[in-house]
Amino acid sequence: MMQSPVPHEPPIYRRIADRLRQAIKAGEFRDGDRLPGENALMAEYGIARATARQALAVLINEGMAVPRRGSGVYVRQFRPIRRHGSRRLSREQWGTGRAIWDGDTAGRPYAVDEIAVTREQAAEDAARVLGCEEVWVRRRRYSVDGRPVQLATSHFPVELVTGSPITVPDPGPGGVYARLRDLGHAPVHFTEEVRARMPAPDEASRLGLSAGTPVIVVCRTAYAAGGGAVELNTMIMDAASYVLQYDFDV
Amino acid sequence: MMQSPVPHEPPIYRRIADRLRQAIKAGEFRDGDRLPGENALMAEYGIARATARQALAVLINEGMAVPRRGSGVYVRQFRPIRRHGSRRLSREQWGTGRAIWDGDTAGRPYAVDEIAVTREQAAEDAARVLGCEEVWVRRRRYSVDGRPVQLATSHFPVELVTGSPITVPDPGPGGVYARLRDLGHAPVHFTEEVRARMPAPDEASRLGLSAGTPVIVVCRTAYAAGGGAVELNTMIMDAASYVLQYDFDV
DNA sequence: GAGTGGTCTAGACCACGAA
DNA sequence: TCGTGGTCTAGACCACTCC
Repeated sequence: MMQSPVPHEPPIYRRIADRLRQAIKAGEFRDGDRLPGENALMAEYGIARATARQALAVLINEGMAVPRRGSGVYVRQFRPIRRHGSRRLSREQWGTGRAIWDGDTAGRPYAVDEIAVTREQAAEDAARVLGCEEVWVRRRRYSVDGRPVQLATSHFPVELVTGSPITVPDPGPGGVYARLRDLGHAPVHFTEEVRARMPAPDEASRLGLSAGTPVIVVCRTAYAAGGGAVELNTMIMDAASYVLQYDFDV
Repeated sequence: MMQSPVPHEPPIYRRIADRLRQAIKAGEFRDGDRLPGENALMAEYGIARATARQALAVLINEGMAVPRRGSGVYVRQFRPIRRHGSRRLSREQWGTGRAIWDGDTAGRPYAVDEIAVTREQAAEDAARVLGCEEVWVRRRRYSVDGRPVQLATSHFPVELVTGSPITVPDPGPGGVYARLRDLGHAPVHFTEEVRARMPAPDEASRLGLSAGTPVIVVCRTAYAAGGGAVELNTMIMDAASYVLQYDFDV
């Protein structure tokens, strides 16, 4: 029946959300703490269920809170991984049998699963960048501390890599870049495009993302000495789990 | 009264959202097209108002659709700006009287407003990076095609820049980097940290962001030849309006 | 003025988690 | 078992946009 009493003020659910957000920032609720639930808000403010839900939905969609069914709504916790752009792709890393990924996690244990290697018709953008009709595609998922954090999809021109270890699940020490070097197509230049957006439903489920979590999309192209593109790698990362770092001189 | 008929299927609102999403991807709705509204969904699926709203809220929170009050829900349009990381900060740009920003917009007109220059106590992180207690802070907002796309906040150590044009709204040709060079503290190295998250309410309103739009946060530190940090610049960008590009060699 | 999305109420049943 | 969040109905009034 009643609307917000004064027309030009924010609606009730906004004011409640603002209060909770402020309380979180002020430290009244710490990372992982349980927030007042729907019932608590209904009682405290004398509002309907849907309105209390709406207030909590604001924080959830902002990524500040995470709902846990049957338990409550909790303040979100962050533990970003630092991923070095320019530094991590230096030749020392993949030249000496280390996988690139090692450099990202700063010692934290990681896991790779959902590995799939297939030969496919190249999508339009991949065909344009790599300059070929058909590609080998390597898909996999990375997890840190038992939590999935990244989906990666690499494309390679068939003419370059067919018959090499790049076309099998485990490419051996040093990863695919070491194999490209073995084939005489060592990458010497990289371009990375960085975007951010909300995840598609399948991405959200594969990464275990709750509402209010964007993904960072990094699209990396690796070029060999001749100037040709030898790999196109699209990475979809849980934005709450990553900090990307790029260093460069003038 | 009725719930979703089969327990393990997705709820009604999800299925409707999925259908709409698929229709958008299939091209049945193009950028800027109007989607079926709440009333249309209620009639088509025989559902309550709140359920139709919930279905549309999914797409809105995914950033695929934008609600327009009194009008309808529309498919979102993207027009990203390409921002070059390593290339754009080359000395030619800011050494010759051009503002850095020119390189970003690829010829599209841009505007700067909400400029404020103040002297402040440094926040903890700024103090640590810049190694000083007090800082000059330059805040401003950038717009392209009449739409705000970026909020920027630069910090400078007081000892370095007090009395220079950096402490007034218009620092002159070449921008603050040209003035730092004039002062003998030309930046020679940059570090950029890139994150993504959902915007805080004030950021959303200053950037005019609708729900479902994340922001990209770039935190750039500029270092002079001696190795000291001379600027700390935090940029908050509408993620739907930007593609960041970084180039680097092995 | 008709139609749109925005907010709100007052109920209901469900699946799930913890005790 | 009980409280939690998840889904849904059937109404209501409002501000806004478009015609």
